[in-house]
Amino acid sequence: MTTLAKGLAVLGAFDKKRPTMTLSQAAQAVDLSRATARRVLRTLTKLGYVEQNGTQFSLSPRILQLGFAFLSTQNWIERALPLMRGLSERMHESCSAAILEGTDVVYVARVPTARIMSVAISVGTRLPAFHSSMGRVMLGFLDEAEIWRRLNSVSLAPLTPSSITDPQGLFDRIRADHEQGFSIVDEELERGLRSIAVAVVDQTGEARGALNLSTHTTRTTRNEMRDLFLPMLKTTAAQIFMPASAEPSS
Amino acid sequence: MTTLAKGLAVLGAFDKKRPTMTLSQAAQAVDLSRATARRVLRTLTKLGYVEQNGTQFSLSPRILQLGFAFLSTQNWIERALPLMRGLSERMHESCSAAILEGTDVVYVARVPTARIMSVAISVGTRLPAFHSSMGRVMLGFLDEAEIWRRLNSVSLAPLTPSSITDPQGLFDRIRADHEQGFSIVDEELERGLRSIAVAVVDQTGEARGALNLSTHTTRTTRNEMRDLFLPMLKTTAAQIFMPASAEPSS
DNA sequence: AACGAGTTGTTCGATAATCGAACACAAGTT
DNA sequence: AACTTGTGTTCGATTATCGAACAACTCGTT
Repeated sequence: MTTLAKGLAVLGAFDKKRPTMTLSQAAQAVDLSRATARRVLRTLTKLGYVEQNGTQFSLSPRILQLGFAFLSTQNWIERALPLMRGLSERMHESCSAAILEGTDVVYVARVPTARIMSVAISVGTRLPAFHSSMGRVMLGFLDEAEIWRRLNSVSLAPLTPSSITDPQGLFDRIRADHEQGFSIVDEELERGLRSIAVAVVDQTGEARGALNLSTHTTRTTRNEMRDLFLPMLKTTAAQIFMPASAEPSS
Repeated sequence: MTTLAKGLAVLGAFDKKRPTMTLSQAAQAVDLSRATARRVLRTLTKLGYVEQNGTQFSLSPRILQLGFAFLSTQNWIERALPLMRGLSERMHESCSAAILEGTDVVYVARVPTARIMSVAISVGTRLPAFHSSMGRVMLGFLDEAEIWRRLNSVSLAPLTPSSITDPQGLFDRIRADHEQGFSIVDEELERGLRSIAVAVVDQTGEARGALNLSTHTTRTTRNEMRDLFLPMLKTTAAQIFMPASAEPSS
Protein backbone atom coordinates (compact mmCIF):
# COMPACT_ATOMS: atom_id res chain seq x y z
CA MET A 1 0.00 0.00 0.00
CA THR A 2 2.31 2.66 -1.24
CA THR A 3 -0.26 5.42 -1.14
CA LEU A 4 -0.75 5.05 2.58
CA ALA A 5 2.97 5.09 3.15
CA LYS A 6 3.32 8.24 1.10
CA GLY A 7 0.56 9.98 2.98
CA LEU A 8 2.07 9.19 6.34
CA ALA A 9 5.47 10.23 5.07
CA VAL A 10 4.04 13.61 4.14
CA LEU A 11 2.43 13.97 7.55
CA GLY A 12 5.73 13.10 9.15
CA ALA A 13 7.60 15.61 7.04
CA PHE A 14 6.10 18.51 8.97
CA ASP A 15 8.51 19.46 11.63
CA LYS A 16 9.58 22.17 13.98
CA LYS A 17 12.01 23.19 11.30
CA ARG A 18 9.33 23.04 8.65
CA PRO A 19 6.03 24.00 10.23
CA THR A 20 4.51 24.94 6.90
CA MET A 21 5.33 23.75 3.42
CA THR A 22 4.26 24.54 -0.08
CA LEU A 23 3.20 21.78 -2.38
CA SER A 24 6.59 21.70 -4.06
CA GLN A 25 8.48 21.71 -0.79
CA ALA A 26 6.46 18.76 0.44
CA ALA A 27 7.06 16.93 -2.82
CA GLN A 28 10.78 17.46 -2.49
CA ALA A 29 10.89 16.58 1.21
CA VAL A 30 9.27 13.19 0.68
CA ASP A 31 10.60 12.62 -2.82
CA LEU A 32 7.31 12.55 -4.67
CA SER A 33 6.25 14.12 -7.91
CA ARG A 34 4.37 17.36 -7.50
CA ALA A 35 1.24 15.81 -8.89
CA THR A 36 1.37 13.05 -6.30
CA ALA A 37 2.18 15.42 -3.48
CA ARG A 38 -0.78 17.52 -4.46
CA ARG A 39 -3.13 14.54 -4.41
CA VAL A 40 -1.80 13.48 -1.01
CA LEU A 41 -2.14 16.95 0.48
CA ARG A 42 -5.61 17.34 -0.96
CA THR A 43 -6.89 14.19 0.65
CA LEU A 44 -5.14 14.96 3.92
CA THR A 45 -6.82 18.35 3.84
CA LYS A 46 -10.18 16.82 3.09
CA LEU A 47 -9.73 14.41 5.98
CA GLY A 48 -8.88 17.33 8.24
CA TYR A 49 -5.32 16.40 9.10
CA VAL A 50 -3.78 19.23 7.13
CA GLU A 51 -4.81 22.83 6.68
CA GLN A 52 -4.20 24.99 3.68
CA ASN A 53 -4.23 28.72 3.52
CA GLY A 54 -2.94 30.18 0.36
CA THR A 55 -0.13 28.04 -0.93
CA GLN A 56 1.03 27.01 2.50
CA PHE A 57 0.10 23.70 4.03
CA SER A 58 0.35 23.04 7.75
CA LEU A 59 -0.68 20.40 10.22
CA SER A 60 -4.13 20.60 11.73
CA PRO A 61 -4.82 19.95 15.41
CA ARG A 62 -6.82 17.01 14.21
CA ILE A 63 -3.80 14.75 14.24
CA LEU A 64 -3.50 15.21 17.99
CA GLN A 65 -6.46 12.86 18.12
CA LEU A 66 -4.36 10.08 16.67
CA GLY A 67 -1.57 10.56 19.16
CA PHE A 68 -3.84 10.72 22.13
CA ALA A 69 -5.81 7.76 20.93
CA PHE A 70 -2.68 5.82 21.69
CA LEU A 71 -2.35 7.30 25.16
CA SER A 72 -5.95 6.43 25.88
CA THR A 73 -5.36 2.81 24.90
CA GLN A 74 -2.67 2.55 27.55
CA ASN A 75 -5.14 2.70 30.35
CA TRP A 76 -2.60 1.98 33.02
CA ILE A 77 -1.46 5.57 32.60
CA GLU A 78 -4.55 7.08 34.10
CA ARG A 79 -4.39 4.61 36.95
CA ALA A 80 -0.78 5.61 37.50
CA LEU A 81 -1.34 9.35 37.65
CA PRO A 82 -3.00 9.64 41.08
CA LEU A 83 -0.44 7.24 42.51
CA MET A 84 2.32 9.33 41.00
CA ARG A 85 0.85 12.47 42.48
CA GLY A 86 0.89 10.90 45.92
CA LEU A 87 4.45 9.74 45.46
CA SER A 88 5.59 13.14 44.26
CA GLU A 89 3.96 14.89 47.20
CA ARG A 90 5.56 12.60 49.74
CA MET A 91 9.00 12.76 48.20
CA HIS A 92 8.86 16.38 47.08
CA GLU A 93 10.34 15.43 43.75
CA SER A 94 9.17 15.21 40.15
CA CYS A 95 7.70 11.89 39.13
CA SER A 96 7.36 10.73 35.53
CA ALA A 97 6.15 7.75 33.56
CA ALA A 98 7.44 6.77 30.16
CA ILE A 99 7.35 4.03 27.58
CA LEU A 100 10.06 2.69 25.33
CA GLU A 101 9.93 3.16 21.61
CA GLY A 102 12.95 1.90 19.75
CA THR A 103 15.87 3.71 21.32
CA ASP A 104 13.77 6.55 22.67
CA VAL A 105 11.98 7.05 25.92
CA VAL A 106 8.64 8.78 25.45
CA TYR A 107 7.08 10.52 28.44
CA VAL A 108 3.44 9.62 28.89
CA ALA A 109 2.66 11.10 32.30
CA ARG A 110 4.36 13.63 34.45
CA VAL A 111 3.97 15.24 37.87
CA PRO A 112 6.44 18.10 38.00
CA THR A 113 7.58 19.88 41.13
CA ALA A 114 10.25 22.49 40.53
CA ARG A 115 11.76 22.54 37.12
CA ILE A 116 15.23 21.13 37.29
CA MET A 117 16.02 20.31 33.71
CA SER A 118 16.90 22.97 31.20
CA VAL A 119 14.66 21.47 28.56
CA ALA A 120 11.06 21.42 29.69
CA ILE A 121 9.81 17.86 29.79
CA SER A 122 6.18 17.24 29.05
CA VAL A 123 4.04 14.41 27.83
CA GLY A 124 5.35 13.38 24.43
CA THR A 125 8.93 14.43 25.05
CA ARG A 126 11.50 11.96 23.74
CA LEU A 127 14.87 11.32 25.29
CA PRO A 128 17.59 8.82 24.35
CA ALA A 129 16.73 5.61 26.19
CA PHE A 130 20.30 4.48 26.78
CA HIS A 131 21.12 7.54 28.83
CA SER A 132 17.97 7.72 30.91
CA SER A 133 17.05 5.72 33.97
CA MET A 134 13.63 4.75 32.65
CA GLY A 135 15.11 3.74 29.33
CA ARG A 136 17.65 1.42 30.92
CA VAL A 137 15.05 -0.21 33.08
CA MET A 138 12.84 -0.97 30.09
CA LEU A 139 15.71 -2.05 27.86
CA GLY A 140 16.62 -4.56 30.56
CA PHE A 141 13.45 -6.48 29.80
CA LEU A 142 14.50 -7.18 26.22
CA ASP A 143 16.56 -10.21 25.30
CA GLU A 144 20.26 -9.76 24.73
CA ALA A 145 20.12 -9.84 20.94
CA GLU A 146 17.50 -7.13 20.89
CA ILE A 147 19.48 -4.92 23.26
CA TRP A 148 22.51 -5.22 21.01
CA ARG A 149 20.47 -4.49 17.93
CA ARG A 150 19.24 -1.25 19.44
CA LEU A 151 22.67 -0.41 20.80
CA ASN A 152 24.06 -0.68 17.31
CA SER A 153 21.31 1.36 15.73
CA VAL A 154 21.95 4.49 17.75
CA SER A 155 24.79 6.94 18.02
CA LEU A 156 26.08 7.11 21.56
CA ALA A 157 27.35 10.66 21.53
CA PRO A 158 28.04 11.75 25.10
CA LEU A 159 25.49 14.27 26.33
CA THR A 160 27.49 15.14 29.42
CA PRO A 161 31.00 14.27 30.65
CA SER A 162 29.47 11.45 32.70
CA SER A 163 27.66 9.74 29.84
CA ILE A 164 28.56 6.13 29.27
CA THR A 165 29.36 5.76 25.58
CA ASP A 166 30.99 2.36 25.49
CA PRO A 167 28.46 -0.13 24.07
CA GLN A 168 29.70 -3.06 26.14
CA GLY A 169 29.66 -0.87 29.23
CA LEU A 170 26.10 0.18 28.54
CA PHE A 171 25.04 -3.39 27.93
CA ASP A 172 26.57 -4.58 31.20
CA ARG A 173 25.01 -1.70 33.06
CA ILE A 174 21.56 -2.50 31.67
CA ARG A 175 21.86 -6.16 32.66
CA ALA A 176 23.11 -5.24 36.12
CA ASP A 177 20.30 -2.74 36.63
CA HIS A 178 17.81 -5.36 35.50
CA GLU A 179 19.21 -7.78 38.06
CA GLN A 180 18.85 -5.33 40.91
CA GLY A 181 15.43 -4.21 39.77
CA PHE A 182 16.07 -0.49 39.38
CA SER A 183 18.33 1.98 37.65
CA ILE A 184 19.99 5.12 38.92
CA VAL A 185 21.42 7.43 36.29
CA ASP A 186 23.71 10.24 37.30
CA GLU A 187 24.17 13.29 35.13
CA GLU A 188 24.35 11.31 31.91
CA LEU A 189 21.55 13.24 30.31
CA GLU A 190 22.20 16.59 31.83
CA ARG A 191 24.55 17.96 34.43
CA GLY A 192 23.10 18.00 37.91
CA LEU A 193 20.30 15.60 37.09
CA ARG A 194 19.98 12.39 39.05
CA SER A 195 17.10 10.00 38.65
CA ILE A 196 15.98 6.58 39.75
CA ALA A 197 13.56 4.38 37.81
CA VAL A 198 11.74 1.07 38.12
CA ALA A 199 9.70 -0.84 35.60
CA VAL A 200 5.92 -0.92 35.47
CA VAL A 201 5.18 -4.58 34.98
CA ASP A 202 1.80 -6.05 34.11
CA GLN A 203 0.29 -9.33 35.24
CA THR A 204 2.02 -11.25 32.48
CA GLY A 205 5.43 -9.99 33.59
CA GLU A 206 5.87 -7.71 30.61
CA ALA A 207 7.29 -4.23 31.07
CA ARG A 208 4.60 -1.79 30.02
CA GLY A 209 6.52 1.32 31.00
CA ALA A 210 8.68 2.81 33.69
CA LEU A 211 8.34 5.18 36.60
CA ASN A 212 11.00 7.51 37.88
CA LEU A 213 11.78 10.12 40.47
CA SER A 214 14.27 12.77 39.50
CA THR A 215 16.10 15.30 41.57
CA HIS A 216 19.13 17.51 41.60
CA THR A 217 22.43 15.91 42.49
CA THR A 218 23.00 18.43 45.27
CA ARG A 219 19.70 17.64 46.91
CA THR A 220 19.79 13.88 47.22
CA THR A 221 22.66 11.39 47.23
CA ARG A 222 22.65 8.05 45.47
CA ASN A 223 22.34 6.30 48.78
CA GLU A 224 19.41 8.41 49.86
CA MET A 225 17.73 7.60 46.58
CA ARG A 226 18.16 3.90 47.12
CA ASP A 227 17.14 4.00 50.77
CA LEU A 228 14.35 6.57 50.72
CA PHE A 229 12.98 6.74 47.19
CA LEU A 230 13.33 3.19 45.96
CA PRO A 231 10.98 1.42 48.38
CA MET A 232 8.09 3.78 47.72
CA LEU A 233 8.81 3.90 44.02
CA LYS A 234 8.66 0.12 43.85
CA THR A 235 5.45 0.02 45.83
CA THR A 236 3.85 2.61 43.59
CA ALA A 237 4.87 0.85 40.40
CA ALA A 238 3.57 -2.44 41.76
CA GLN A 239 0.19 -0.93 42.58
CA ILE A 240 -0.47 0.11 38.99
CA PHE A 241 -1.18 -3.43 37.82
CA MET A 242 -2.50 -4.64 41.16
CA PRO A 243 -5.28 -7.20 40.61
CA ALA A 244 -7.54 -5.02 42.78
CA SER A 245 -8.01 -2.58 39.94
CA ALA A 246 -9.09 -5.14 37.39
CA GLU A 247 -8.94 -4.19 33.75
CA PRO A 248 -9.49 -5.94 30.42
CA SER A 249 -5.74 -6.28 29.84
CA SER A 250 -5.18 -3.57 27.28
CA MET B 1 -6.61 8.79 -2.66
CA THR B 2 -8.89 6.31 -1.08
CA THR B 3 -6.11 4.13 0.25
CA LEU B 4 -4.74 6.92 2.39
CA ALA B 5 -8.18 7.66 3.74
CA LYS B 6 -8.70 4.03 4.63
CA GLY B 7 -5.39 3.81 6.40
CA LEU B 8 -6.08 6.84 8.52
CA ALA B 9 -9.56 5.57 9.24
CA VAL B 10 -8.08 2.36 10.58
CA LEU B 11 -5.63 4.30 12.73
CA GLY B 12 -8.51 6.38 14.03
CA ALA B 13 -10.57 3.31 14.81
CA PHE B 14 -8.36 2.43 17.74
CA ASP B 15 -9.94 3.84 20.79
CA LYS B 16 -10.13 3.64 24.52
CA LYS B 17 -13.01 1.29 23.99
CA ARG B 18 -11.07 -0.71 21.44
CA PRO B 19 -7.42 -0.62 22.39
CA THR B 20 -6.66 -3.75 20.42
CA MET B 21 -8.43 -5.23 17.44
CA THR B 22 -8.19 -8.32 15.35
CA LEU B 23 -8.07 -8.08 11.61
CA SER B 24 -11.76 -8.82 11.30
CA GLN B 25 -12.75 -6.35 13.98
CA ALA B 26 -10.81 -3.61 12.26
CA ALA B 27 -12.38 -4.48 8.93
CA GLN B 28 -15.82 -4.28 10.47
CA ALA B 29 -15.12 -1.06 12.37
CA VAL B 30 -14.03 0.84 9.27
CA ASP B 31 -16.26 -1.05 6.85
CA LEU B 32 -13.55 -2.62 4.73
CA SER B 33 -13.17 -6.08 3.34
CA ARG B 34 -10.92 -8.28 5.41
CA ALA B 35 -8.42 -8.46 2.61
CA THR B 36 -8.15 -4.68 2.50
CA ALA B 37 -7.99 -4.35 6.25
CA ARG B 38 -5.18 -6.82 6.29
CA ARG B 39 -3.21 -4.92 3.68
CA VAL B 40 -3.74 -1.69 5.58
CA LEU B 41 -2.69 -3.17 8.90
CA ARG B 42 0.34 -4.80 7.32
CA THR B 43 1.65 -1.55 5.92
CA LEU B 44 0.86 0.33 9.11
CA THR B 45 2.80 -2.32 10.98
CA LYS B 46 5.71 -2.08 8.57
CA LEU B 47 5.73 1.69 9.00
CA GLY B 48 5.78 1.25 12.76
CA TYR B 49 2.48 2.88 13.58
CA VAL B 50 0.78 -0.35 14.58
CA GLU B 51 2.04 -3.34 16.50
CA GLN B 52 0.95 -6.91 16.10
CA ASN B 53 1.30 -9.68 18.57
CA GLY B 54 -0.55 -12.79 17.71
CA THR B 55 -3.79 -11.86 16.07
CA GLN B 56 -4.18 -8.64 17.99
CA PHE B 57 -3.25 -5.30 16.50
CA SER B 58 -2.65 -2.24 18.65
CA LEU B 59 -1.32 1.28 18.25
CA SER B 60 2.39 1.80 18.57
CA PRO B 61 3.86 4.76 20.45
CA ARG B 62 5.21 5.82 17.10
CA ILE B 63 2.08 7.76 16.30
CA LEU B 64 2.74 10.05 19.22
CA GLN B 65 5.39 11.52 16.98
CA LEU B 66 2.74 12.71 14.57
CA GLY B 67 0.71 14.40 17.26
CA PHE B 68 3.66 16.10 18.83
CA ALA B 69 4.95 17.16 15.48
CA PHE B 70 1.91 19.39 15.39
CA LEU B 71 2.56 20.77 18.86
CA SER B 72 6.12 21.56 17.90
CA THR B 73 4.94 23.49 14.85
CA GLN B 74 2.94 25.78 17.12
CA ASN B 75 5.97 27.40 18.56
CA TRP B 76 4.04 30.01 20.48
CA ILE B 77 3.21 27.25 22.94
CA GLU B 78 6.71 26.92 24.26
CA ARG B 79 6.97 30.67 24.54
CA ALA B 80 3.71 30.67 26.46
CA LEU B 81 4.67 28.04 29.02
CA PRO B 82 7.11 30.06 31.16
CA LEU B 83 4.71 33.00 31.08
CA MET B 84 1.90 30.71 32.16
CA ARG B 85 4.00 29.35 34.98
CA GLY B 86 4.61 32.87 36.26
CA LEU B 87 0.93 33.69 36.01
CA SER B 88 -0.10 30.54 37.80
CA GLU B 89 2.36 31.17 40.62
CA ARG B 90 1.16 34.70 41.18
CA MET B 91 -2.51 33.84 41.07
CA HIS B 92 -2.25 30.45 42.75
CA GLU B 93 -4.57 28.97 40.17
CA SER B 94 -4.31 26.51 37.29
CA CYS B 95 -3.47 28.08 33.96
CA SER B 96 -4.10 26.38 30.62
CA ALA B 97 -3.70 27.03 26.92
CA ALA B 98 -5.86 25.51 24.24
CA ILE B 99 -6.64 25.68 20.56
CA LEU B 100 -9.94 25.32 18.75
CA GLU B 101 -10.63 22.39 16.51
CA GLY B 102 -14.10 22.26 15.09
CA THR B 103 -16.37 22.33 18.10
CA ASP B 104 -13.74 21.05 20.49
CA VAL B 105 -11.20 22.78 22.62
CA VAL B 106 -7.89 20.91 22.71
CA TYR B 107 -5.51 21.60 25.57
CA VAL B 108 -1.98 22.22 24.38
CA ALA B 109 -0.28 23.44 27.54
CA ARG B 110 -1.14 23.27 31.17
CA VAL B 111 0.18 24.44 34.52
CA PRO B 112 -1.87 22.72 37.18
CA THR B 113 -2.04 23.69 40.81
CA ALA B 114 -4.52 21.73 42.87
CA ARG B 115 -6.77 19.42 40.97
CA ILE B 116 -10.24 20.90 40.89
CA MET B 117 -11.91 19.05 38.09
CA SER B 118 -13.07 15.50 38.42
CA VAL B 119 -11.68 14.56 35.04
CA ALA B 120 -7.93 15.05 34.93
CA ILE B 121 -7.07 17.55 32.24
CA SER B 122 -3.80 17.14 30.43
CA VAL B 123 -2.32 18.13 27.12
CA GLY B 124 -4.47 16.62 24.41
CA THR B 125 -7.68 16.62 26.41
CA ARG B 126 -10.73 17.69 24.43
CA LEU B 127 -13.71 19.55 25.84
CA PRO B 128 -16.82 20.93 24.12
CA ALA B 129 -15.89 24.41 22.94
CA PHE B 130 -19.32 25.97 23.41
CA HIS B 131 -19.30 25.26 27.13
CA SER B 132 -15.76 26.29 27.92
CA SER B 133 -14.37 29.77 28.40
CA MET B 134 -11.47 29.23 26.01
CA GLY B 135 -13.76 27.79 23.40
CA ARG B 136 -16.12 30.77 23.50
CA VAL B 137 -13.27 33.20 23.23
CA MET B 138 -11.90 31.47 20.14
CA LEU B 139 -15.31 30.95 18.55
CA GLY B 140 -15.83 34.70 18.87
CA PHE B 141 -13.13 35.27 16.28
CA LEU B 142 -15.04 33.38 13.59
CA ASP B 143 -17.56 35.09 11.37
CA GLU B 144 -21.24 34.70 12.18
CA ALA B 145 -21.98 32.13 9.52
CA GLU B 146 -19.17 29.91 10.72
CA ILE B 147 -20.32 30.17 14.33
CA TRP B 148 -23.80 29.09 13.32
CA ARG B 149 -22.48 26.25 11.23
CA ARG B 150 -20.61 24.88 14.20
CA LEU B 151 -23.52 25.53 16.54
CA ASN B 152 -25.70 23.43 14.31
CA SER B 153 -23.20 20.63 13.99
CA VAL B 154 -23.03 19.83 17.67
CA SER B 155 -25.46 18.52 20.22
CA LEU B 156 -25.84 20.96 23.07
CA ALA B 157 -26.69 18.53 25.80
CA PRO B 158 -26.43 20.29 29.17
CA LEU B 159 -23.42 19.09 31.13
CA THR B 160 -24.54 20.79 34.33
CA PRO B 161 -27.73 22.58 35.42
CA SER B 162 -26.07 25.88 34.49
CA SER B 163 -25.18 24.95 30.92
CA ILE B 164 -26.56 27.23 28.24
CA THR B 165 -28.23 25.02 25.67
CA ASP B 166 -30.20 27.54 23.64
CA PRO B 167 -28.32 28.09 20.34
CA GLN B 168 -29.34 31.74 20.02
CA GLY B 169 -28.35 32.33 23.63
CA LEU B 170 -24.97 30.77 23.04
CA PHE B 171 -24.45 32.80 19.90
CA ASP B 172 -25.27 36.05 21.68
CA ARG B 173 -23.05 35.14 24.56
CA ILE B 174 -20.13 34.44 22.24
CA ARG B 175 -20.57 37.76 20.46
CA ALA B 176 -20.84 39.63 23.76
CA ASP B 177 -17.76 37.92 25.15
CA HIS B 178 -15.90 38.80 21.98
CA GLU B 179 -16.91 42.43 22.41
CA GLN B 180 -15.63 42.62 25.96
CA GLY B 181 -12.47 40.73 25.12
CA PHE B 182 -12.81 37.86 27.56
CA SER B 183 -15.13 35.10 28.65
CA ILE B 184 -16.12 33.87 32.07
CA VAL B 185 -17.87 30.53 32.21
CA ASP B 186 -19.57 29.43 35.39
CA GLU B 187 -20.21 25.79 36.14
CA GLU B 188 -21.34 25.00 32.62
CA LEU B 189 -18.80 22.26 32.17
CA GLU B 190 -18.73 20.97 35.68
CA ARG B 191 -20.23 21.99 38.98
CA GLY B 192 -18.00 24.24 41.03
CA LEU B 193 -15.75 25.11 38.13
CA ARG B 194 -15.32 28.76 37.17
CA SER B 195 -12.87 29.93 34.57
CA ILE B 196 -11.89 33.04 32.68
CA ALA B 197 -10.23 33.07 29.27
CA VAL B 198 -8.75 35.48 26.77
CA ALA B 199 -7.56 34.92 23.22
CA VAL B 200 -3.94 34.54 22.17
CA VAL B 201 -3.72 36.76 19.12
CA ASP B 202 -0.81 36.89 16.71
CA GLN B 203 0.57 39.88 14.86
CA THR B 204 -1.95 39.50 12.05
CA GLY B 205 -4.84 39.68 14.48
CA GLU B 206 -5.73 36.03 14.15
CA ALA B 207 -6.65 33.97 17.22
CA ARG B 208 -4.03 31.27 17.53
CA GLY B 209 -5.32 29.90 20.81
CA ALA B 210 -6.64 30.90 24.20
CA LEU B 211 -5.37 31.17 27.74
CA ASN B 212 -7.39 30.62 30.87
CA LEU B 213 -7.30 30.63 34.62
CA SER B 214 -9.65 28.29 36.38
CA THR B 215 -10.68 28.05 39.98
CA HIS B 216 -13.35 26.76 42.25
CA THR B 217 -16.50 28.84 42.56
CA THR B 218 -16.16 28.99 46.32
CA ARG B 219 -12.66 30.38 46.10
CA THR B 220 -13.08 33.30 43.73
CA THR B 221 -16.09 35.34 42.71
CA ARG B 222 -16.84 36.51 39.20
CA ASN B 223 -15.94 40.06 40.18
CA GLU B 224 -12.65 39.03 41.68
CA MET B 225 -11.87 37.19 38.50
CA ARG B 226 -12.54 40.24 36.40
CA ASP B 227 -10.69 42.61 38.72
CA LEU B 228 -7.75 40.49 39.78
CA PHE B 229 -7.23 37.80 37.15
CA LEU B 230 -8.22 39.51 33.94
CA PRO B 231 -5.57 42.25 33.81
CA MET B 232 -2.69 39.84 34.29
CA LEU B 233 -4.25 37.27 32.02
CA LYS B 234 -4.52 39.83 29.25
CA THR B 235 -0.96 41.01 29.78
CA THR B 236 0.33 37.45 29.65
CA ALA B 237 -1.59 36.59 26.50
CA ALA B 238 -0.36 39.76 24.83
CA GLN B 239 3.25 38.95 25.63
CA ILE B 240 3.16 35.67 23.74
CA PHE B 241 3.20 37.32 20.32
CA MET B 242 5.15 40.37 21.45
CA PRO B 243 7.44 41.57 18.63
CA ALA B 244 10.37 41.29 21.06
CA SER B 245 10.38 37.53 20.67
CA ALA B 246 10.55 37.52 16.90
CA GLU B 247 9.59 34.34 15.11
CA PRO B 248 9.11 33.26 11.49
CA SER B 249 5.30 33.39 11.81
CA SER B 250 4.56 29.72 12.08
C1' DA C 1 -12.51 -38.00 16.29
C1' DA C 2 -15.28 -35.85 13.49
C1' DC C 3 -17.84 -31.63 13.04
C1' DG C 4 -19.17 -26.78 12.58
C1' DA C 5 -18.29 -22.08 13.70
C1' DG C 6 -15.20 -18.62 13.64
C1' DT C 7 -10.99 -16.98 12.67
C1' DT C 8 -6.59 -15.65 9.71
C1' DG C 9 -3.69 -16.15 5.55
C1' DT C 10 -3.21 -16.14 0.44
C1' DT C 11 -4.07 -16.27 -4.41
C1' DC C 12 -5.47 -14.09 -8.95
C1' DG C 13 -7.83 -12.01 -12.75
C1' DA C 14 -10.80 -7.88 -13.24
C1' DT C 15 -11.10 -3.39 -11.97
C1' DA C 16 -10.13 1.04 -10.61
C1' DA C 17 -6.98 4.18 -8.94
C1' DT C 18 -2.58 6.17 -9.37
C1' DC C 19 1.18 8.05 -11.98
C1' DG C 20 3.95 11.70 -14.25
C1' DA C 21 4.87 14.28 -18.30
C1' DA C 22 3.09 18.11 -20.39
C1' DC C 23 0.79 22.34 -20.61
C1' DA C 24 -1.80 26.60 -18.78
C1' DC C 25 -1.49 30.10 -15.67
C1' DA C 26 -0.03 33.56 -12.11
C1' DA C 27 3.39 36.45 -9.75
C1' DG C 28 7.60 38.26 -8.92
C1' DT C 29 12.50 39.17 -10.93
C1' DT C 30 16.13 40.29 -13.95
C1' DA D 1 9.98 40.88 -22.41
C1' DA D 2 11.98 36.80 -21.19
C1' DC D 3 12.90 34.12 -17.06
C1' DT D 4 12.21 31.81 -12.71
C1' DT D 5 9.36 29.59 -9.53
C1' DG D 6 5.49 28.42 -8.03
C1' DT D 7 0.39 26.06 -8.50
C1' DG D 8 -3.56 23.82 -11.02
C1' DT D 9 -5.25 20.36 -14.40
C1' DT D 10 -5.57 17.05 -17.97
C1' DC D 11 -5.01 12.22 -19.96
C1' DG D 12 -3.49 7.84 -21.59
C1' DA D 13 -0.32 4.21 -19.77
C1' DT D 14 0.83 1.85 -15.88
C1' DT D 15 0.31 -0.13 -11.66
C1' DA D 16 -1.69 -1.01 -7.44
C1' DT D 17 -5.82 -2.31 -5.34
C1' DC D 18 -9.97 -5.02 -4.87
C1' DG D 19 -12.80 -8.94 -3.22
C1' DA D 20 -14.46 -13.48 -3.92
C1' DA D 21 -12.92 -17.84 -3.11
C1' DC D 22 -10.29 -21.24 -0.98
C1' DA D 23 -6.77 -23.23 2.38
C1' DA D 24 -5.42 -23.66 7.03
C1' DC D 25 -5.92 -23.13 11.76
C1' DT D 26 -8.07 -23.04 16.55
C1' DC D 27 -11.72 -23.97 19.66
C1' DG D 28 -15.67 -25.99 21.75
C1' DT D 29 -19.22 -29.48 21.14
C1' DT D 30 -21.21 -33.62 20.09
